[in-house]
Amino acid sequence: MAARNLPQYRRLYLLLRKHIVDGVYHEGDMLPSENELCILHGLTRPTVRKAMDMLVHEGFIRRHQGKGSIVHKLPKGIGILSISGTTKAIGKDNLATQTIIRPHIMEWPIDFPFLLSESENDSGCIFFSRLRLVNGSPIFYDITYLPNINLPRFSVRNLDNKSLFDILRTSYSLEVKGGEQFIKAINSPDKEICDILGVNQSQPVLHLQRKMDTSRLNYYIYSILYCNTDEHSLYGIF
Amino acid sequence: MAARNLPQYRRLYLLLRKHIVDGVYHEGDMLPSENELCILHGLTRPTVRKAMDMLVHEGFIRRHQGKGSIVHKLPKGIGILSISGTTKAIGKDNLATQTIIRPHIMEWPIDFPFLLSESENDSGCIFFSRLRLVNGSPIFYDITYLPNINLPRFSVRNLDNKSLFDILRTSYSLEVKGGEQFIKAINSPDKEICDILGVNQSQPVLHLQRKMDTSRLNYYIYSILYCNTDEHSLYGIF
DNA sequence: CAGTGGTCTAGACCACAGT
DNA sequence: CTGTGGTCTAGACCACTGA
Repeated sequence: MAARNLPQYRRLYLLLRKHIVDGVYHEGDMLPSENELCILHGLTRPTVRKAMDMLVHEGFIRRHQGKGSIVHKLPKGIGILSISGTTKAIGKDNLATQTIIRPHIMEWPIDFPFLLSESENDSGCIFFSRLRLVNGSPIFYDITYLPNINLPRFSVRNLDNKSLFDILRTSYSLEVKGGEQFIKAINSPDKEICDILGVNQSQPVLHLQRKMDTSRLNYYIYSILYCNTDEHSLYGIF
Repeated sequence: MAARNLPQYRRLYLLLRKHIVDGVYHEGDMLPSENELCILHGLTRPTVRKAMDMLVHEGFIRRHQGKGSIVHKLPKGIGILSISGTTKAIGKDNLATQTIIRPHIMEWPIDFPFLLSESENDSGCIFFSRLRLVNGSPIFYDITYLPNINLPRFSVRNLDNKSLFDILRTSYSLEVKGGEQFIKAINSPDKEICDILGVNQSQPVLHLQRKMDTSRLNYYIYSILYCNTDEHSLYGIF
């Protein structure tokens, strides 16, 4: 299965997160105390706390001094802003991904919103776009730019209903570690994107520009997203 | 000046952040190594690392194993997606705050977007709104709802150009610890808000609904923001 | 090789909540 | 009071970088 050379704090973090997501602990439940977790997993408190720090940071639990740690709420994707429906949290099952433009190699756009390094510029990019549907309705239109450096055979891959991050991790040992993003409200991008998202041109959409760090030094992933927030909001914790 | 009973890691964090923001360290500069910081401030590595962890989380620095920690850059957008809110990312001097509706006590709105507890509901709320100007132009319209529980004489306070969080911390021992938010792109709220923000009614604005945790158990602060993202983006890291 | 950040241990004392 | 989370120490060993 997965690599077993993970740090202990990360292993515990993943385990606890899985338990929360899988419903072993429900919203409002008390987690085992830090000392209990120490004994259960043979760790010391700083290690246990580091795992729990991550859960707090991602909004899964909340700590109360003198009382304990309580499960806060349910999952989010990677990153700080993920989608959340107006009525219910979105399980993985009702999220689908369609490839709109298949991966191909091209030059970077002239008006690319991020500053590129010389080597990024010289090598061009792998470009593709995908549509994310929640419960069958299009919500995100996601345009991705990968610097065309050392990603053999990427452009022949099928990305439908697959996680880009999983493919990068498993096939290219590339881990996405975080990133930054700029968010705007804009008034209808071009007509094509309106059609794809199923919005009319007077309808406002959310516009995100993201630059993501990876485990490979100086290798960044860029993405531009358009999001129909008519029925869903973006959700984030801070 | 500020309280002196801060945890060491937080004091170091604030100091380093100030140095970065003030330009003592510039983008790309190497920070002192963790061991140097230990000696300089008389701390041990876990404490120093905790301070640096916070800087990493907020995107101020980046660590590279075997090399050192490097100042990443200052956010160019408005860092409202992170906790210290609007005052942090932008240089202090070009941000102003105007009170539009002075604090007063009222019932909660019927269509309030968050679920309220019984005691919140019963006690009503303190309501006020403020406009944030960046370089003189209105960017945020911020409507705040505080549960009217144990905040004596709040409604007579003057909030112009003051940080709400500072007032709550210093006068009421209420620390804002984090929170959650929902983000949408919407098409012109009512005309009044358009006028305040200086946008016309066909212009899209960003709409944020926030619920913030505090150090007081079960006490939450609610806020609704409208943001003109025509010239500024919201900025966040993840 | 020496220096850096990454992980981890085994304690300690404190502030706070509930009994 | 006990048990909880919040902070902190004083070490240790590792993996990685660059000279």
